[in-house]
Amino acid sequence: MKSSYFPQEIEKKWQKIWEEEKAFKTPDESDKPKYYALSMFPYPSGKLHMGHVRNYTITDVIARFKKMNGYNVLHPMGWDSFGLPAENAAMKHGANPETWTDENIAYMTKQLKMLGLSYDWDREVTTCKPDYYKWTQWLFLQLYKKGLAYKKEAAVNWCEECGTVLANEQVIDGKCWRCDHVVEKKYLSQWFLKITDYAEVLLKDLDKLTGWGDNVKTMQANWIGKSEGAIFRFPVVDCDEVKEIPVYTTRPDTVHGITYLVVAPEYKDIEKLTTFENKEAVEKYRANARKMTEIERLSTERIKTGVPLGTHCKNPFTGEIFPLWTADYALAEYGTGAVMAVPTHDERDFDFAKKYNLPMKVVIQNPENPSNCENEAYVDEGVLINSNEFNGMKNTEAKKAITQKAVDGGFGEFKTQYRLRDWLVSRQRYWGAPIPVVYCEKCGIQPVPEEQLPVLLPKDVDFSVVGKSPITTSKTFVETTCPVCGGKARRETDTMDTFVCSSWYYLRYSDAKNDKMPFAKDKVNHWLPVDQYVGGIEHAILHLLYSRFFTKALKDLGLLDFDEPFKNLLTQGMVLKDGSKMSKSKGNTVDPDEIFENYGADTARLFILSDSPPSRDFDWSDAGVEGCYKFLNRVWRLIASNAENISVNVSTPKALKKENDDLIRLVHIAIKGITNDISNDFQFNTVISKYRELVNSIYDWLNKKSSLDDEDKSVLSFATVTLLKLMSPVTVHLSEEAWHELGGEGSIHSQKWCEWDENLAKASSITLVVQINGKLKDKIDVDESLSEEELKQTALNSPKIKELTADKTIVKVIVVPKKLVNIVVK
RNA sequence: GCCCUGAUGGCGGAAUCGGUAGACGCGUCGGACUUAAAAUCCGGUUGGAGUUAAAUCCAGUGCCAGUUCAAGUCUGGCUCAGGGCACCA
Repeated sequence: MKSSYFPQEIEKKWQKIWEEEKAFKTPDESDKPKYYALSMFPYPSGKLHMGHVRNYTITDVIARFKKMNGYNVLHPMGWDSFGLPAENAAMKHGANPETWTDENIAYMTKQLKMLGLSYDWDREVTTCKPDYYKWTQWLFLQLYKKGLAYKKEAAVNWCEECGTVLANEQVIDGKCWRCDHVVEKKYLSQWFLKITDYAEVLLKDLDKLTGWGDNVKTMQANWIGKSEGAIFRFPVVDCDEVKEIPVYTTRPDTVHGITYLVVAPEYKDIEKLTTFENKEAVEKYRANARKMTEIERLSTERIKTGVPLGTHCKNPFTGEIFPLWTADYALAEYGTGAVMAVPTHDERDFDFAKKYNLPMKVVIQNPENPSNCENEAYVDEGVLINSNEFNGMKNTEAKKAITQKAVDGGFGEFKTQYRLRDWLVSRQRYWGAPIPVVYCEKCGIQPVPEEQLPVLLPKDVDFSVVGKSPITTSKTFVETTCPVCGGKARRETDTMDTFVCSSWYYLRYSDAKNDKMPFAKDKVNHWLPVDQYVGGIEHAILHLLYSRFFTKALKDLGLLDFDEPFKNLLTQGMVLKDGSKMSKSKGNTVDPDEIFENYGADTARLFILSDSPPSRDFDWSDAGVEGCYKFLNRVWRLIASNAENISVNVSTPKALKKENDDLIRLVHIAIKGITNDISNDFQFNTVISKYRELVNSIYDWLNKKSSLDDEDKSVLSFATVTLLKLMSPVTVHLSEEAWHELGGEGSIHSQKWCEWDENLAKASSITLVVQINGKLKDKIDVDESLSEEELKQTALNSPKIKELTADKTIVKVIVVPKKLVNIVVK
């Protein structure tokens, strides 16, 4: 065995062997229980960054640990490879998005292999390849047939410069991320997925996700935004065309305090509700609201504006007549697009009423300070006044009673409302999965027949066009025939949001090569749900919510039998440098290639796990990397300089000598501690500190020996070989190389995980802690077999304790067996 | 404004049930080896008082109260930081 540690050499050697032997191939059939470990797959942006390294190392260690513990582990990898950067790169360099993407995948694959990750590469999925997006399109068609995919006119983020819709993530401070042009609202006919049908079950099933952090679950719950309230219908008194206006409210108890009613500028009946005299002002206001950019909307936040429509409504509860206004603080997309305004008990209505001098009427009284609501709205609980038969009722009770009156009177009902909106999946972009639909002049919207899938991305496109999607420049793509009548038809040129592709990739890994179906039902049911999912918190809502929706929808389609995709979720923290997020603009990035080259992958793996628990942010430091590299050198020297005295037989030896017994105990303590730390929330930082403790203990033990007899050699073998096995999920190459140098058979990664003996996993004697009034005063080494009474006497007889308690009265003595004695004195 | 998460030495962090606060590492200081350096090895390192050195004592886990024989850990009230949502009626 070489006396020095040359990571670059041994890492290359083992990576080659593992690849040739397909060492990490996962069979579908096995008599072992299954375990599915998954990292969120990357976008092939060009190079791995440290966030990837952290993510994949965490999952890899979990996968290897589970494998050594007797599981048949599925640990796959793939590419979320559709998306804007490829298309932008193509436009900029005149290249093709496909070429750009393929090159990036090739480079990043090489990097992943250099990290020594245990992927089953035979299951690799790439979302931009036809053998994958064929099934994305197929799934879209199934959703369409079920009524879960539909087309409607909607307000979207529009960049005039690029001539295309942008995703919300692509709007930065109200501007287009690419050309810096101001983004505006535009009304376009777009494809949506009906995620709102699943709002209730998506919310309710969060309770089932006991393996998810509360932070993620709360974010999803807030996003879904369930609220309980009522719909009231207000008759319009002076408009022939519109009979009534429905309003959603969570405060039915304040209904007697309405003094006006607001509709959104985009409200569907607004033109009909506007009188001739008010037409000009309303039109002007609406045009202005339409033109308003994100920036202006943000900057005018809370300064409310509006104009009256000139028409009026009647309050069915009071008979009062009040005016109708339009104001942009009413949102067209939420509730009914109309709001009943109660200035006295709603802050927004209060601001608006103050500004336009609208009347106010108090209907809820603050029990402690009967407020007249002159300076602010009273929004807390109280007792109803000015509310006819409901006077004196507590407002919490009145909510139900008042809604019930509306139900009985036929002008309202109970209503549960969600904030969640349907998912807009259309993109006016080339580099995405084409939406498999055609438009026929006679037959209208027609889905592409399944046997014609995939709808391939065309090659004859001009990427230099400005103001429209490059895909529209392909004649061969756009012009087609109707699958029903055979007549002339136009193909849908919108492609799907990449989040659609990533909403089902984890299912495809169970049956990645299937060319008849997206996945076979028995395989997907066998492997799923994912036992451990690992990824960044930035996906807390989007990807994780969409995937949950897909799983539930696909279950309802009969394609699978489970209703949640990810049993346990670990959201890893960010990788920081000098306290701030690594970014190119700050110039504080660390290139993984340089780390591999200078220190090797094992050092990188060890370091990225060492300093912080996985869920917390991790501050990268060059000194820390250096420290880990030194530690691996120290481990290497320990093995190499004693190799002739070490054999790979790892059963616990019999020790006659005290110091040998002590070392054996320390090894068992390490096995127990490390196993528990991994099992309990993957606390790899403490796992690594335990590696170091064990190495320190072995060196201490060696330093006291001038020569080694047979017993010593077997104890040393046990300690060092156990160390290698415990380290093998993390330092994958070093452990494998040392294992083989010591004469180990097969791969160390196929060995059984170490077991500990509970009787040996503790010190041979215990330290009794003696406190006086809860403060530490003495420590005494005692035999663990002592009874409580004996412990008490030992403590009281300690010379030090005797001295300290000499002039005091002992009130009470508390004995915690095998641990401590607390003497309470006065 | 609302919601979530967090706060422990110079730094990252450790501390199953309430039971020795600061494991392990980084940094730093001192020593050994060396002509010298690197590498390596050994030792100190929460603050303060004390001593030639020690012993020893006091304070200490963001702040203020409380429960308890005993609180980093439990309860109530704050402060600050990070993240998310934000006119959702």
